[in-house]
Amino acid sequence: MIQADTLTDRQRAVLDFVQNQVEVTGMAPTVREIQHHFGLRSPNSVQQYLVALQEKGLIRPNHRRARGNLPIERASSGWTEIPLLGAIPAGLAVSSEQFSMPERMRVDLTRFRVQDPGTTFALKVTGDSMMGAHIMDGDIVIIARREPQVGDIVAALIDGESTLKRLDRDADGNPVLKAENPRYPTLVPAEELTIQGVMVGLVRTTR
Amino acid sequence: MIQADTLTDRQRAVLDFVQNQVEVTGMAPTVREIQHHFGLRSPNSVQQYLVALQEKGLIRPNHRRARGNLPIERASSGWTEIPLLGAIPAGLAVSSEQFSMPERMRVDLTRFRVQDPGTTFALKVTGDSMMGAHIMDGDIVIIARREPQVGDIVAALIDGESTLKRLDRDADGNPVLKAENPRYPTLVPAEELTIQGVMVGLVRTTR
DNA sequence: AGTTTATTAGAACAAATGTTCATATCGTAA
DNA sequence: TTACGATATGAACATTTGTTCTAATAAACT
Repeated sequence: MIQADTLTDRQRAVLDFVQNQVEVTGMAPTVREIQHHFGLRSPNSVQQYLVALQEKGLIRPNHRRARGNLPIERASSGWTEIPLLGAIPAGLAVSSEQFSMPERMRVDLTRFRVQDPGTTFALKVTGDSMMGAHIMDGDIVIIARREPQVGDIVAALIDGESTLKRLDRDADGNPVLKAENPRYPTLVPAEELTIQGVMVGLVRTTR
Repeated sequence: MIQADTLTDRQRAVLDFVQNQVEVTGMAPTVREIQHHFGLRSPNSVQQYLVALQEKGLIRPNHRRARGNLPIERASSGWTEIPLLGAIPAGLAVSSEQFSMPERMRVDLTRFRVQDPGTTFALKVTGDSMMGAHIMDGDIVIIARREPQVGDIVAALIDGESTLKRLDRDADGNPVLKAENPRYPTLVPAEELTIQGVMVGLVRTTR
């Protein structure tokens, strides 16, 4: 990916310091904080390391923002907070502003191969309609907004209520929603079928 | 811990925005960035929310530092890296040093109510012997070192090989290991029963 | 009625901060 | 030698940013 071997000792030292400060304080250091740490007498001495590290793609180019010298590694970290919903509100519109104040949970989205954290959310499963797919009551399902394929497990909006179903097609090729439990019927959407997202992962906590 | 219920809607909205910005950009927002996000026309409008949040211990008091309004929650984050094992090596001894160089995965251990990250590990499930407990092939199971109870799902060492089983007792009160799949036999340990840990959680990635 | 609290606004200041220009030293490569 | 890159200094500038003071409005509370 990035060959850090082309760094000079000094450049590496600066990068290490920046990374460490982010780790410890939660903030990237200012130019002058770096300056003082290395006992330099001009902020410009630091500036040159920063442009070098930026050119080598190790530090985020963040023009004129205070404490903007973040190591890129951090930028591409998979950690994200996503809303955790008991039940998806009708109408949806995952505008992130819409949700008044849902609980949030933290996940490593890279694990679930999700690229767009903004439209991803978690859904707490209630009921046993998906038991056949080994999804239990109380499980938390990670839902991503993407084009559903036949066979995907999807969060679908039916009669204003959101449920988890497997997307399938009937003999005529029309989309139907199958509950993975023989005690529940397969649903044929009467009018419209609103699919809110596709399941990409699951998190279970043993009680 | 912290009673966030004493927050006004507006204060909570500000806190949410700050937390979200930290999560997304890696930097806490400046006063004016918050100001513009909420469409306020004076930085002082924001300032009052910040002092309120600081007094309530929700934001780090960071006098006069640019982007110093970090949520305190960040300091005590529950993120941990634990080893992810394909199969637990015989003999075990979860000394964390023993494993040559296992893959690692990141989890929010607080979610699984684990207090000791050092002795916690993840185990990739192979086979369908626990299908009845809705644990599928490919699932990753979080295992904590704790005293197993009857009914717990445990990682057990049998004949030098590690498998996932449910701990149960037979008619005589002796511990037995039950596979949650009728096609697999219940195991009565001949000599000794080594239980490596108790399942506290599960993470599944949909392929 | 008076009082408090939450909210917003406007103006202004001082400090913090990123950036640029000119200059100098040292070691190495051409 | 000359040229160049890495390293360092000093001065200066333009924003950005945190902070403070004063003031106004609306809602809730006493």
